[in-house]
Amino acid sequence: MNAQTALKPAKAAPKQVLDAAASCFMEKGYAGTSLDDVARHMGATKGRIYHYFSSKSELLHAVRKRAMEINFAAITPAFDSEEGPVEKLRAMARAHALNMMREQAYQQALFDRLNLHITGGNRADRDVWREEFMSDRRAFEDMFRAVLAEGQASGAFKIRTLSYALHAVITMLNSTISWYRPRADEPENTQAQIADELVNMTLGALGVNT
Amino acid sequence: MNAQTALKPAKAAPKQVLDAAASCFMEKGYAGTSLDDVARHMGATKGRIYHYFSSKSELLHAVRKRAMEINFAAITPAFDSEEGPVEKLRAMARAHALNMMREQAYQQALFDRLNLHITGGNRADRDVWREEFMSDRRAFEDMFRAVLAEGQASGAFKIRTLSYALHAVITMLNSTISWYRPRADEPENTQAQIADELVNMTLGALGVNT
Amino acid sequence: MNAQTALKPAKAAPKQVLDAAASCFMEKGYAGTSLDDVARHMGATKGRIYHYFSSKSELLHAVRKRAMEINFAAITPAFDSEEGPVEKLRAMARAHALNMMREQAYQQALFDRLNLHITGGNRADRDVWREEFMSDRRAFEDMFRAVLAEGQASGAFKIRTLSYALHAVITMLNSTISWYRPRADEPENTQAQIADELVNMTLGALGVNT
Amino acid sequence: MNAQTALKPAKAAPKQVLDAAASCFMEKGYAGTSLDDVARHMGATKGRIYHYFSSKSELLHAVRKRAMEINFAAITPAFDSEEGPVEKLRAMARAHALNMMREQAYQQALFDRLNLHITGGNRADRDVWREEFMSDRRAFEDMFRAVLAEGQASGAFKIRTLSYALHAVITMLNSTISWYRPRADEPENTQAQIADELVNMTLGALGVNT
DNA sequence: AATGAATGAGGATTCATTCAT
DNA sequence: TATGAATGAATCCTCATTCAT
Repeated sequence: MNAQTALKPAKAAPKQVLDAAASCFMEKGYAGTSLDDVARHMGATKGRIYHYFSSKSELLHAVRKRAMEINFAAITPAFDSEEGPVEKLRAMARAHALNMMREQAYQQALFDRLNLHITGGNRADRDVWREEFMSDRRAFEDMFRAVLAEGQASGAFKIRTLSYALHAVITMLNSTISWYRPRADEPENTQAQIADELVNMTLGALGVNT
Repeated sequence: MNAQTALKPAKAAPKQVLDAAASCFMEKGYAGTSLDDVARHMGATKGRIYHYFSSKSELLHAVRKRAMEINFAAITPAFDSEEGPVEKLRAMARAHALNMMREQAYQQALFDRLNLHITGGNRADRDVWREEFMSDRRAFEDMFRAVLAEGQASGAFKIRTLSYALHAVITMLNSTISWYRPRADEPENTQAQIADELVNMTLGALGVNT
Repeated sequence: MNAQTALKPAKAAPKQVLDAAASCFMEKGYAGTSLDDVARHMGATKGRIYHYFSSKSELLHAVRKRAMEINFAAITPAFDSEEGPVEKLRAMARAHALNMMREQAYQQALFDRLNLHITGGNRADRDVWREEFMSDRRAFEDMFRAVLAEGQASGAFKIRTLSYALHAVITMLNSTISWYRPRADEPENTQAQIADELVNMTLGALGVNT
Repeated sequence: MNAQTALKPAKAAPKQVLDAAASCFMEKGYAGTSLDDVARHMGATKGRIYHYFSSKSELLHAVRKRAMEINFAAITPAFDSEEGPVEKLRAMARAHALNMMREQAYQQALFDRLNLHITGGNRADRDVWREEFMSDRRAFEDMFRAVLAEGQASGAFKIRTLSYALHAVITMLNSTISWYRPRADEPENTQAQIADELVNMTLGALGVNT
């Protein structure tokens, strides 16, 4: 109908469902969200959801897939830059930290007891979803892992066990999920400031003095 | 924390229920766990649960309460020591990190979308529980906050915004919840080693070179 | 039966729908078949069905109507012949038995808990359909009844209670519906042989030695 | 509580559910019956059903199992007798024909598009159920098959293809399912008379003149 | 003539909770 | 102290049907 619809005709309706789902999952968790909740959030009925997604699990899967896409999109530019490991990590970390604060709904779905909730659909679907998800996550982590490894090799980072450091870095950057919520009345640069401090602490954890 | 708790850490039967519940909540999340699951885990029926806890929410509340007790017990000795902020934080952090790996079941319950699941019981109960839980958590965080503040004042820690640093520290120490699972065949000192590295990175994040 | 039916046995599109419906009803029963199933069977969507039939019930009704037409067409030539009751019954029975094996899809719809499934549409429609169906069936049975009565009168058949014999004869001839399924690799005359044996047993049941 | 319950304590409640289910399945078919229907039939709620049967399919399976038990019980005495094939078949046939009229509810479930409705439960359950059912049915048919074979060998029966004759015999004896319904005002010996005539026709179909 | 989107009613299933024992 | 039976509300999902195009 409108320009937006015209530009992404195939995506408008499903995206509306995805957004509503992500939002509800954030508020109440996956298991605590009923499809009626999601439908109500859109001002529609369950039928609309089932028209696009054949089960609650598939909906979760789609939300997670999109969340991963968002995450990759956020850090890829920095990852592709020509910087050295310290500056590259700083840029990636900053982008990721900001991304976590901006796209909370999708990110929460990504971290909501993820391993467990894939119960619907048939066994084959579940396995495919899980595999796809694990593989995406591994690919994402590998981007950080590569930079950490490069900095470890060059002596820029002080890292004892790479995988522990990787987990620590990512956990720290993700941490806002559990304690930060955007507020209408906060200063404009709040998110930037939080991101900067998290990034500095992250680098500090790797032995980089700033 | 109080005398009663310390002296009678819960009779056998209720503790069996709590353990079973914590274990199930860890595996499937609170919302994904049915009371039948918990009962089956004990080799009993739901009646046993209802004999000691009057609702599912209350059970969750009890599991969380016990988790908090465990957490306080873990860091209190270090907190009460006479060390300076750096060594005191190191000791507390190490104790907490180890605690997170040893008591996963109870800790997972503590972090499972905590704010949301308190739906049963009457309004008054809910408010009491939430208040009690928030207050416990604040008290726990305050122990870390005090040490951070002391180190910030003395110049031992480089901290810009105290609350951000506090969140970062605790998140990092909690992080094993999401990625570490004890394995029968791992070297005996695995948990100690992980704890040590996490503590070092934590101190590094606060500008302490090690 | 009437000229219209004989001359325009249904246009192509509606017949395609009917065939698909009959096939699905055979496979999964009426209640177990969704209109999506039928549509998928045609490689189309539900709209096509609704274009020709205004409800699922009406579709069933149409399938049954066509099944009855097929049945009448099968036995009418033999019925109209000048033979005596034994030979006439033999010819009708053989034709009907063969017909049941050849047109299984439509025949199954006819015998699928027929009385029950007429739920859609308005009351008037339902009553009309039921009445029409019962009347068709009675007319069909009456053709057999007439021959049995003639043979009973002439002493050619040993029949105690006519209606019981009628039910027995028709049930026996219909029986292949429950146990016979055409197979690609069966000898060409399999159906003919089954029909012959069923007919002989039917006549035997009426006291005709063959 | 009462004597009946005391005598069959483990069975009373489940049997009530089974009877209600059989009755509903007869009236509306399996797919057309909702568990609410069954519950209402008992003056209870669905919970009662699920307390004893874990799915609708399992309920159907249980009804069928019981129906087969009834069928075996009906013909076994005659089968175990010392009679020759003609008299043995006559006795078995009579018992089975009467059984079909007396236990319509359970028998209908047995013949209601049986192959199709096993959709619930997991694949393993389904396969077990189907296998168990097919095996029971085969065992039941084999009892008739043995008598037919004996009579065929001795020349007492004129049978061309044994399996066709077997199907015909059983179909004929089952036929009352489709056309007979007990009525309060029918003469007392109606069922006996129908059974006798069906048996005579069955024997006639096998070339035995009576 | 046909499609895709959307709805709403109904149906299978789960589960916290109550109760008699 | 604990159990088994039963309930009813909630939840996932299906499907006949309508409608705009």
